Amino acid sequence: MAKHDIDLSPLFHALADPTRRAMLTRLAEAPARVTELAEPTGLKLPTVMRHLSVLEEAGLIATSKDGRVRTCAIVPEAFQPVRSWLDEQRAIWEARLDRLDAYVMTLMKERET
Amino acid sequence: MAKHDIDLSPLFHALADPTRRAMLTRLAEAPARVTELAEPTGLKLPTVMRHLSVLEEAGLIATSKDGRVRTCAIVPEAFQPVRSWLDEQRAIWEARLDRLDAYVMTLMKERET
DNA sequence: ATGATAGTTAGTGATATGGCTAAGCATGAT
DNA sequence: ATCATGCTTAGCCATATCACTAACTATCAT
Repeated sequence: MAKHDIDLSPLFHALADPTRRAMLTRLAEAPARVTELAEPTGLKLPTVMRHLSVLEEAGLIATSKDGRVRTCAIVPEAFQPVRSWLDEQRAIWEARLDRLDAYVMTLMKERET
Repeated sequence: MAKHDIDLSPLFHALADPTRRAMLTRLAEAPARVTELAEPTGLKLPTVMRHLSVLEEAGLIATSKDGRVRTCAIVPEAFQPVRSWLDEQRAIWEARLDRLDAYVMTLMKERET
């Protein structure tokens, strides 16, 4: 449980909901206002707001209010910690596979002699 | 909400817990038995079992029982859908940035004339 | 066959999540 | 000034999550 791990949970949690992922995909296309994001979901506004707060608290989106309209935008960099974690995991088990490979090679060489 | 999206939720959910991520990291190093995985967590066995089922149901680990010992192993391919989804998101907003770039270029050219 | 070991099952409780309605509060338009 | 628009807050409910204890089962060792 490394230090950078701390904020990984809210990130993954935010991504664990299909509605929120759909919102992110929509926002990847272009920024949008709350009502606009609510429409395709069929959910009521308060529910949508909740999802948006989860996304915002995870840092995946940023919002700002102009008049009575709140505009939401994706924060692409926010995905990086997730990518990094995945890469780290891969690095670990790839290193392990390499060790295994090396071991097999040793066995084969021993057999040769 | 595409078709392949269906199993992304359990995946992300499984990854949203620090204990489970720690277990995955441990398993990335090498397979391990249940007790071995429980130890560093300080959690009771039933709790650990729960976490393991979540991981297994998400397809992130595979387990098998030999005698009274259950051995858990990571399933590296299981991470792929997550990576793919992240890549898709990135592709979408990068395409958008490109369009924006192109637009800015148009503006600049118009100014030249 | 006794007992220790390694999981497993069942059941409890506190808290979090995801949905809702109802009511409130600022704009923006007329 | 009035009314519609676009959130926002508060509060409710069902279900899910994460932790626990207690009791059970199935090996393995002696």
